[in-house]
Amino acid sequence: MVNYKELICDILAETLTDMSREEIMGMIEIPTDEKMGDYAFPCFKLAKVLRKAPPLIAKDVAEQIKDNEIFEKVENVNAYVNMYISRANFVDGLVREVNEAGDNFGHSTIGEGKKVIVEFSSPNIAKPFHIGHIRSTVIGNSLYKIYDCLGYDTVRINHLGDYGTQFGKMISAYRRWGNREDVEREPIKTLLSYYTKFHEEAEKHPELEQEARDIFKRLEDGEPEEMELWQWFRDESLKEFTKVYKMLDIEFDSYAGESFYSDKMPRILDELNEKGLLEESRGAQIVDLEKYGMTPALVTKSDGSTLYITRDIAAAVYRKEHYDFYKNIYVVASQQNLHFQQWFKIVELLGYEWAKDCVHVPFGMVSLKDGTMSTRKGRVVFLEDVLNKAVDKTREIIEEKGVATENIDETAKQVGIGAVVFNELSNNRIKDYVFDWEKVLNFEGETGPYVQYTHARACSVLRKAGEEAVSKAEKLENFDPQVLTSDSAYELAKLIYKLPDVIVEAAGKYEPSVVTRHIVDIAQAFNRFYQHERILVEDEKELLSKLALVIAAKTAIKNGLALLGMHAPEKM
RNA sequence: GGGAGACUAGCUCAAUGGAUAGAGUCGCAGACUUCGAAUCUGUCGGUUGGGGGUUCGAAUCCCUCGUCUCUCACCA
Repeated sequence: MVNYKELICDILAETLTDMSREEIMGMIEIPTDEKMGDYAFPCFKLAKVLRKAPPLIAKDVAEQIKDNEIFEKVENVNAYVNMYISRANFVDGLVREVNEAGDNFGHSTIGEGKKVIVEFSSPNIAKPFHIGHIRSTVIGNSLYKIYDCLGYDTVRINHLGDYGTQFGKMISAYRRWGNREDVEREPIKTLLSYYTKFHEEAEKHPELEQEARDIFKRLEDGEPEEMELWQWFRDESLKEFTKVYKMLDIEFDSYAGESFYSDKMPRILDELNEKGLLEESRGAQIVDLEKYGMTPALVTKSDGSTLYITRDIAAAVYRKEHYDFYKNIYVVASQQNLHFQQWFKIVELLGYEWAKDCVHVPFGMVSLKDGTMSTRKGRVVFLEDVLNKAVDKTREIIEEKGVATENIDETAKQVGIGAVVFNELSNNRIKDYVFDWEKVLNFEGETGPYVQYTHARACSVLRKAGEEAVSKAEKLENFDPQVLTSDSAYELAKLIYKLPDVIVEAAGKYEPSVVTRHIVDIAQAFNRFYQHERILVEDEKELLSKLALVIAAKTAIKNGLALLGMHAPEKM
């Protein structure tokens, strides 16, 4: 497929000899209104060099390039050169490209041979998977899909929160008030109740906190009794998490959590020591980062046990040596901005040049109407409940509509869970938001079900057209792009054309919502096309040409949804 | 108090320094005997938190003030 922007750049470069290709490329833009053309070139900046009024320059430029065959029309409006691409050629190229690429449309090889690690989800063991955890899980999974489709070699790591003082608390609580049968019957809920009780008691008896720290120290030292309990809690918790991951259709390449690095930390402490980065302060060991405008980083506690930051450094060093990553991405809440800045700086100070390849991808908080979510206070919305509710509602709608589907359960799952996932990926990551049942369960407008519905609608048209016609359309038999030059067909084609660039942009910004919004645009354009033009017409040339565009749209939507971790059912 | 981020239509959100700031939702008015109405069409809706500045041009860059969120030593 022709890269129109580059082509236009070449054409402009012939007339604008004073400017570099890069400069021209940076100035070519897509007008806000399609009535003003497909591409535009503002001439304000040329005024000084050419010593001429911008509108006059625009007029000259328009005059000089207007005869090029890729344009249907070139005109100047004030200081703008507005370029209208020849629609038939454009649509022809686009449809051929998409239909040939099929499921690979949007994919590329720009990442070939480069390894990208995405660390995401990373729930804390023995705590329920709540609506706050969905962000890292879903954003991370989508980033993995995006990098994967760009040809990068990807590794998904679930950095389980399976270590730390919290386990001291848990073990202490279990010994005081727990029993084995309850845990086995309902692990997470039971363990959580111990954890909650521990915090209640600790308020009255602060010495419990110290006891928890002591127990964690014993765990870190490998005392068998604590190790055994810890392992048991971990196994039970993982079983529960796996249930949720199955629902979301998410997998990991590694579950190496914090505990995995427990034996890799002494080395880091040694290195820090050798480089003279360690300082003792109030019995603890710190790295002073004042020079870099940050507060000191606590590396070991006064009892010698390690902290989160130490484990993250050890993990990064391990990952570099084990995977030799090109990029090491952490999808972790923005609450931890300082934490990441601190340890990225420490890794740099240790002399590791790859510190620059570590990326923190932060995201905003989820809160509830009555305040911040708090596991300790029991103020939570469980992710499993949200997913189940969405699936139930979807099933009701499907049954109500009576659209025949072979497998209602599976479709309800794909659409219901897809709705939650899509909702999660539709805004910029950094925004905080308040969880709202109504919003998650709304299936109209810019939602996942809307996009999936559009896909199903396209599939429905293709079914009605019949296998023979579809097969001909796929082979582009009797294909005539002139049929597809109406505004609605052309707008649809333009948006499909843009998808590959959008995917690259999403990867560069670590921002799946760019893809989400774009596939909404494609779906809207398809629905408009569908509304304005009859697809199943008598004339074979017209029919097959339109079917070819429908196939392209369907492919683009399906591939786009896949990047969000969503399915595209053919009936719903 | 220091640091970071957010602030755009009633609500939820878009907008590589460019043209008349766009969608969805809500409200109102329409379109199913026709390819799926989880759809489409129209309409209402704005001092882009306030104030300065830079620029031919600012929601976007700089300064300042305000509101909210997160964060700042033994949790993760």
